[in-house]
Amino acid sequence: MRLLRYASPVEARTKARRRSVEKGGRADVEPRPRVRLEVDERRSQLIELGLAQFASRSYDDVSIELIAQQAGISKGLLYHYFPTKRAFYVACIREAAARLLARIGEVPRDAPPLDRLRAGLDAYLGYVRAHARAYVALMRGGIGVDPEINAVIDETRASLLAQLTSDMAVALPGGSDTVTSPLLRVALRGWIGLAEAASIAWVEACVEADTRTDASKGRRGEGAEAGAERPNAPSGAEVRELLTQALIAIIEGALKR
Amino acid sequence: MRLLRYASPVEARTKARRRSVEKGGRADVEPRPRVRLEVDERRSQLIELGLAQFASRSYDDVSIELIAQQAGISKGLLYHYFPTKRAFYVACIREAAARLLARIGEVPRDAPPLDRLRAGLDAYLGYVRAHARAYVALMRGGIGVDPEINAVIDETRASLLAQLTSDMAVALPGGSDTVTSPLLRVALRGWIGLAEAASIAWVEACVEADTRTDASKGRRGEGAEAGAERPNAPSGAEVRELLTQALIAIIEGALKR
DNA sequence: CTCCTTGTTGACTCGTGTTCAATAAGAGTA
DNA sequence: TACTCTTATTGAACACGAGTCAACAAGGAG
Repeated sequence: MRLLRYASPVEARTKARRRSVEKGGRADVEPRPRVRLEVDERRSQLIELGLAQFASRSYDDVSIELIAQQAGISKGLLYHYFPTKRAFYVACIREAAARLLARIGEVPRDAPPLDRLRAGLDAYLGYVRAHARAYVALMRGGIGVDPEINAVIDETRASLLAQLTSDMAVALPGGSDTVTSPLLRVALRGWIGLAEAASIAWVEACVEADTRTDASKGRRGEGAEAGAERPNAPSGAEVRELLTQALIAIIEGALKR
Repeated sequence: MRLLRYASPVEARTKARRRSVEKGGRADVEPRPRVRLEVDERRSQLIELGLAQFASRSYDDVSIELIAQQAGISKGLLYHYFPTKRAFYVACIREAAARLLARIGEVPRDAPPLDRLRAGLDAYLGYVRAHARAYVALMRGGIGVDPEINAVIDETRASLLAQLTSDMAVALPGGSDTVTSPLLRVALRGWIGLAEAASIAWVEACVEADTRTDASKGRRGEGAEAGAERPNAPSGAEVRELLTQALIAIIEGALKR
């Protein structure tokens, strides 16, 4: 944080007076009207813009100036809302995580564990399919060794794991209602890594298959179903079953030790 | 690339002459002797420093000035070796990836697939245990959504997968010598994500267990064995078996479809 | 209409990434 | 040893993006 040395109040007023005089002499320079928004509204606008930019370019390529221009505001206003560029990035990442978790949170909670897992995975895969870039930016974006960002991503993974696999360990032979085995903990953490990597690989396969299909049969538009069969990409149901069976195998393997 | 406007050659020579005169008048200002290294040597030095810094702080916190100071050189020299800060980062990331892959590449290739997998996983886990910070920095990315960095990391993952799982698909019932099933491709990509997440979780558990053991029994030093038993962390062999069984289950599951 | 709160501005500072003319280390040759 | 040539190295200058803050004005309340 630098300490800027600005003009003293007397000097500043003198300058302001000079500026008024100069402006008075130029009828062609029209000051742009200030548009005042509610705090919530402006903050949301900025975060939307941030989400879009951070999902498609590197952190350094997203400048404060760019965001301010897109929002039609001054840079100073962005700093009114977020103390630093990094804080702005953290806020955007938190928002992306919240949206993903909200989507999974819509899954009904009163079904048996295995049904809940399947429904959760369907929701998860649907979200990833629909918001691939944001998801990849969230889970794989990072800005290096940054404790706060890493904490957000780790918490997101932990929440995802908890929501998707709640009660799964109980439902299997030898399971219990708390995860006490260190190996099982490692196994579950590994499984969420599996889910992440597989979902990204799946979406990439879907995009590639779409591109190929579009090239050979002409444009079909954005309405293609997320779970539709493609010759070169698995269906969402197939991936979901893969992840489901993998989880069962992994938990059983860890409980045997 | 910006076009800098520097003094014309005439002006520059005049300035240089002025500087010589002023220096002549100051016997206390000794110019620092230049230390000239071989290109390979200097480049290696810089990359070592970069690896250390990028493994412990965010990309933005690692400044060109800092690296230059640590190397005892000028900033300009760093630019002689790497065109931009980002290029320097890419070079460091590539080096980290090469070292990880070299470690796995030391595993003998003439054993059966399952033995090779186990040996490869042992080497992998040993490397992660010994170079946790560098490994995490490599796999978790550092400058947001950047195609080149992402390509390096994805290629690393692909190479890791290929080396660890070579011929595994063949060795199982229904397998073949080329991976043609899109679902199997997604499954294998998922498995490497599992390996990654589990290894990181494992190392974190080891570090935590070490801290706890140190606090209760006093310092044991850095010589603790990577695979040694700890009450609150799995052994390396346990994690390796977990990953091995998971791979078998995942491949079999994918081959059934 | 006046007053007050606070969202907003734009000129400015400064730190970091980058550039480049000049310099000198070191090898090769006579 | 002296000279020449190549190229690693320097440090001052520059560009630009992150960040600052005094001043301003939109909008609501009384």
